[in-house]
Amino acid sequence: MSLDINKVVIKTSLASCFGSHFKEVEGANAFIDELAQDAEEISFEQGEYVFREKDAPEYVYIPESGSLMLERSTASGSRQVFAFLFTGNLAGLSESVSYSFSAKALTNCVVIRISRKLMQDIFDKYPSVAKRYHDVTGHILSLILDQLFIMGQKSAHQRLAHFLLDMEHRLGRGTHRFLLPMSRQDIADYLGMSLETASRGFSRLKKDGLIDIESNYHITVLDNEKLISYAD
Amino acid sequence: MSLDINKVVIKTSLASCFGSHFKEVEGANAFIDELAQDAEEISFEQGEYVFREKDAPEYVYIPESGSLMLERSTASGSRQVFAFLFTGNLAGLSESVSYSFSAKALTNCVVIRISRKLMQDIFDKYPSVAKRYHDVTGHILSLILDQLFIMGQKSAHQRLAHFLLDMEHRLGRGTHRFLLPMSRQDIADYLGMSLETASRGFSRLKKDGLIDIESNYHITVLDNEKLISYAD
DNA sequence: CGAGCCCTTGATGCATTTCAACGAATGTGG
DNA sequence: CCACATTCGTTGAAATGCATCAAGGGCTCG
Repeated sequence: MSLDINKVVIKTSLASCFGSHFKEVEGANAFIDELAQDAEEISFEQGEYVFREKDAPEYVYIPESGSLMLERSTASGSRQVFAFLFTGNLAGLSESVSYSFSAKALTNCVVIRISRKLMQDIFDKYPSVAKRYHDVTGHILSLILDQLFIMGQKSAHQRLAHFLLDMEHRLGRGTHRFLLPMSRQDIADYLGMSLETASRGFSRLKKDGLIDIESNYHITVLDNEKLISYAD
Repeated sequence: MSLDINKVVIKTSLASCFGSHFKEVEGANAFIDELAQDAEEISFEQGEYVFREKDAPEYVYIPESGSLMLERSTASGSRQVFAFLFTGNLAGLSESVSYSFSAKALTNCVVIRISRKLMQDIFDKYPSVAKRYHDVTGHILSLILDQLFIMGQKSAHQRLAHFLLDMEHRLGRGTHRFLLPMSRQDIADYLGMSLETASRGFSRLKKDGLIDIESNYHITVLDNEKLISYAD
C-alpha cells in the first residue's frame, strides 16, 4: 500500500493525467502525499483484466507502462472497444454502481491503482483538485463525443485513417513510426467494422503509399497530409 | 436575473436533473437560493440556437419545456446529432474552452440558464453539491458510451428500434404513445444513417405491426416485446 | 518441421446509400 | 376558396460499400 512518487514514470504518468501544471493547484501536494501512502503499482500480464464490467468501481487506474483496452461484450459474443489507453491515461473515473466496461491489458503492463474513496476525501478537502479532476472528466467526455462523431459520419476506410493519425499522435512521440499494441480484431471492434475490412484498409493505405507496414504492428506514416485529407 | 424556484415546472426540472433526493444534499438549498437570484428562464423559438459550437461555455442549460437537439456540423455540410434533450435534461455541463457542439431548439421552448461561474462558486463551498454534479456528468458519460456501443454494434433497423424504445421511455410517460419533436432527418443524423433508411425503418416497423404511425410524428408502440427483441 | 495464430486476399451476397420520382401536408397570394 | 409553391416523408431502382464465407500465407513456438 505505497507508491514511490519520486519514480520518474510515476511522476510523468500523473502529470500527463492531471495536466502539466497540476502541482500548482491548491491541495495537489496533499493529494500526491496521500497517493504515496495509499496508492499502489500493480502489474498485469498481457490478456489479463484490470477490472471487469460488473465489478464495483472501487478504484481508478492510470497505466504507467504498457497499454489497456476498454471494452464491452454482448451475450452474443460481439464486442465494442471504447478506447485504447496508454501511459498517463485514466480509466474508471466516473462510474457509479459498477464499471460500464472492462479494462483488458493489451501488453504486459504496470498500472497505478488509486482508491476512489481516497480521491473523494481529497476532493472534499481541496475543491481545486476536484475541479481539476472534473476537467479531466470533461476532456474525456469530449474525446468520446469525437469518437461518436467519427462513428456516425465516416466510411470504414476514413475511420481507419483517422485511427492511424490518432495512434501516430499518441504513440509516435514526434516521429511518424509507431508500434501498435492491439490486433486487427481490436481495431475493427473499436471502429465498428469487420476484421477483414480493417485489414483491407491497411493494405489499401500501404498500396497507395500513405503508410508503410513492416511487421503488422510496426507502422510508419509516410504521407501525413494525404492521410489527413483521406480521413477528411 | 432571477428565477422563481417555486414554479412547479422549475422544481421538477431541477429535481429530474440533479436527482430526486437532491434537497437532502448538504448545500442544495444554498445552491437553489443562488439559482433563484442569478439563474434565468429564457425562451427560444423553434429552430433557434441556444448556443453554438464555438461559443465560450459560460452557461449550463436545463430545458423546462420543449426539446433541444445537440449537434455538430462539418464544413462539408454533414451533421452528427449527439442527443435529444427534454425537460430536466442538462446541456453544456463539462466544456472547457468552447462548447463541443451546438444546441438547437427543436420546438418552441423555455430553458433554465445557469451561470457556470455560479455553479463553480457553490461547488467550492459545498463539496456535496460538486459531487452530485460530478455524478450527473458520470451518468451522461455512461449514456454516451451506450450510444457509442449502439452505433458500433447494431444494424440500421436495430438502431432505429432502439431509438424508438428510448423515446417511448422518455416521452411516453407511462403510455406507449408519444409525439416525436424531431424530423426524420434529425433521427437519421442521430443514428448515423440516411434519411431514406430511417424512413424505411419506420415503414417496416409499421408494416410488421410493431408500431403505429398516425401523423409522421405521432407514434404508438404496439408490441413492446417484439420491438425489444428486434432491437436485440 | 509442423501446429496454431493472426493477417491477407478473393468471391459472393446483403444492407445501406444514392438518385429520382411521387405524395401528403402546410402555407401564400390571387 | 382555390391554384401554387414549398417542405417533408415515402417508395422504387440502381449502385456501392461492407460483411461474410472461404482459402491461403507468414510468423512464432514447440
